Amino acid sequence: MPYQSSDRTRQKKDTKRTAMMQAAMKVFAEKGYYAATVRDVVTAADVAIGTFYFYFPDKETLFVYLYEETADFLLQAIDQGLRSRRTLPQQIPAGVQAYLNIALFEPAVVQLLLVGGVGAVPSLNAQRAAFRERLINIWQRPLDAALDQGLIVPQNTRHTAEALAGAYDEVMLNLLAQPDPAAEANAVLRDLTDFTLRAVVYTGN
Amino acid sequence: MPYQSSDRTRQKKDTKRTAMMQAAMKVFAEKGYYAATVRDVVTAADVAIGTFYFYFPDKETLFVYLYEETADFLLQAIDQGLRSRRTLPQQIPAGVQAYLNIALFEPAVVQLLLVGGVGAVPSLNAQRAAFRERLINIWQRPLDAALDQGLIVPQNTRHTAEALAGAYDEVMLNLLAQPDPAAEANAVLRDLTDFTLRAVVYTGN
Amino acid sequence: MPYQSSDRTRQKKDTKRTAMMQAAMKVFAEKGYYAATVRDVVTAADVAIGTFYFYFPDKETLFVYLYEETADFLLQAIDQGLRSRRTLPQQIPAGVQAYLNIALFEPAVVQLLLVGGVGAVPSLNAQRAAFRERLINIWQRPLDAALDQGLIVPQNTRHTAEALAGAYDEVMLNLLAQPDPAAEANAVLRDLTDFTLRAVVYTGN
Amino acid sequence: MPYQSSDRTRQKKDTKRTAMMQAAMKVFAEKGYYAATVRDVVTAADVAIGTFYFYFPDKETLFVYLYEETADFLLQAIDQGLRSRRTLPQQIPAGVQAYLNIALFEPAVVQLLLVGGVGAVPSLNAQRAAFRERLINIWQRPLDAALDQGLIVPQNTRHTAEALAGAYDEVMLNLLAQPDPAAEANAVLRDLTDFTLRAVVYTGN
DNA sequence: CATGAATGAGGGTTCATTCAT
DNA sequence: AATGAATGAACCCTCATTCAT
Repeated sequence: MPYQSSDRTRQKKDTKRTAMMQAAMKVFAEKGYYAATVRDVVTAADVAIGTFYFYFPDKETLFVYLYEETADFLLQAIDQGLRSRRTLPQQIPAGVQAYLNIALFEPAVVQLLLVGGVGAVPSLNAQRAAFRERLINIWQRPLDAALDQGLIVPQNTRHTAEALAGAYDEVMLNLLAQPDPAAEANAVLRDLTDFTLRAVVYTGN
Repeated sequence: MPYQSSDRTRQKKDTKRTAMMQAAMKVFAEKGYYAATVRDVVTAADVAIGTFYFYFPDKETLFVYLYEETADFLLQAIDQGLRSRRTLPQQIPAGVQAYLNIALFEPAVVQLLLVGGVGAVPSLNAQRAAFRERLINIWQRPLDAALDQGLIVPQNTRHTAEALAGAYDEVMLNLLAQPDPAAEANAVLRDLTDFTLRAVVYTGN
Repeated sequence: MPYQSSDRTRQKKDTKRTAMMQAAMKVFAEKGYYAATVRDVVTAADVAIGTFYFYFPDKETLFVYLYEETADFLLQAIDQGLRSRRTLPQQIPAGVQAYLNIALFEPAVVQLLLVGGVGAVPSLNAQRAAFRERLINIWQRPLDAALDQGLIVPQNTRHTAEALAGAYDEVMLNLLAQPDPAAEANAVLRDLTDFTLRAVVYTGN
Repeated sequence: MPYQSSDRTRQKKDTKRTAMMQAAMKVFAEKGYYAATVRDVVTAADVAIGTFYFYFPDKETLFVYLYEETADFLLQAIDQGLRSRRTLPQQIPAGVQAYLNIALFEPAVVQLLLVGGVGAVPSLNAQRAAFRERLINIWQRPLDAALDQGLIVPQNTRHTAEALAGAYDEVMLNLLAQPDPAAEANAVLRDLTDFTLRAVVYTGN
């Protein structure tokens, strides 16, 4: 039969595609959308420039896709953390821990989402807004639940969620700027949890 | 506008310089550093492109300078707000109000600082880091004072300040995304104040 | 289609080769040499791109070969038409009819030769010149014969042949631009024949 | 006053613009739209590549504009030739002479129109079709006039005009392919005139 | 001081061609 | 024979920057 049966070939193709996306991820996270060139990406992936265009239609599409995928990844991780617990005092640290884990082990994810793609392509701005919105909604859900049960003080949970989302992001960014982020992760986890529970005034047990 | 009120640039004869900086401010805030071209700036300022290079050495330097000045402006406004009051329950709303005023009346300032210049020029990254640091410090100072007086619960005020800085930024950005930001300013002021005071657990009077 | 009827290419097993030449014919006629890509050709022929380079050394060679073969096809058809009759008043309509038939049933042939490959590849320019020369010669031969027999007015038959060749081409192109070329074919045949016989001033019976 | 008064500057700019268009004309005529690169043009004009884009929006626009302008030039010259005389036997040589003059002294004009821009950009195809149509119409007008006066044999003047337009083009192209076109211009003029008058069968005295 | 014509490095993208499978 | 992933030269175009006027 001519050529490899599509199975192994497909697999190899996917491997390379993934490798290129990781390279692109890294480059975009480091330099941001504009400063990163396609040539940077292919150099990092150690392929020719034509290869890039064999796998992706263009720079913008790849970036948007990468951003979307990355956002999904982060959002899902946090959401799962939150959903794995039942009460706010447990949910908050679980969610923050999930966020922390990604910040520590996949810092590019956080960098890409928070600083990599700003002030850029229109199609990205929408993407970015959608990410912020989803992030806020994720943090808001447990608040609403707690509020329903009268476990936290009456408040505009939307505003609270916005504030928390911004708070966590900023702290993560500061953590990543530290020489040894991992060393301070526990302190951050504790402080953010306390901060949050105080801010919403959890009145349970 | 920040640079207008700056002594350095207010000398008459610098009309063109001022016009270009105002234009640059607007353009950079709208499009971000990369998408904004020098031609955009001079067109908006209604001068020739050569004039730009008479007043500024290059695009990057202008941006960094603009960023710095804008940061000073915002930081000083918030700082003044905070210093105009003596107790935390009064300081917080004063600081937030100052921030809010700028967000409402000079949205470009906020946009430039928070989203306009990210992801690139090395010299800017340092600038940006410095701005974040100063912002955090400004919010931290009253916290430390209150902590010293035993008016708030023991806490890592650095982390709290980071969280608050991020929280305020995010809420401001969300406010600016509203159709009529001014209409919601009061609610934001109240919610952010309450959020903050709860978060630090102010135990005074 | 020209290459189908060619002995050289009719061997069985060359199905793919034939398919690619047909596809190339169509694509080149539609888009011209430059705008047509090798990928267009292989896509139309439903083969892989590597297959193209198994059968043809490169794009240019294929085009030149196609052009040559197509030219042979058209030239031979017209020539046969002309040779099938003995007197000019019969030869002209026979030749024009042959040309017309091709224009109607294989418009790609005409398009390829007249507009498909102009303005470039050096090797093609020579090819194209050769085609024009042969076309002119074909139209000139019956004129020379008639002149020898004193059946037409004394004239520079070379110039007349050039003029006729150009005249026929232009009329064919205009015909193909019509919504229903076939409907007007008879009128064209009659008008071109009359035009020609008047132009050479046939003085026979 | 700052900078030159726009007068001389404008003039110089126009000069350069014209020089670049001539260079472009030459390059496009020689290589055709696709094979000609913007770099070819700027090299021929001895300017930097950025200069090209200072004067023209892009390659395609320049080409279309050049084609249009060139078509106008040729068409007008022929039309004026035809209109400068009253009777067909004088009009035809006048029109052909005008065409001949351009072919001899501005061969690039003829090459650009007849072979330079084929099989190309969609926007050009329309342009080209318009040119052919206008050319045919120009040749048709005197025929219609003569027909009205019964000076030529009844005929479909549209077809005749198409044929003549094609005939002249082909003869011009062949003339330009000669080593010394000017030497044969008179013969061409005479032969084309005779050819035409015979073809329409002019029956005036 | 001011102008804007001129420059050219560099970016995104295309596409003919090669070659391991 | 046949495939299609991989290559990279070359294209069009943008834009920060310079400099003669």
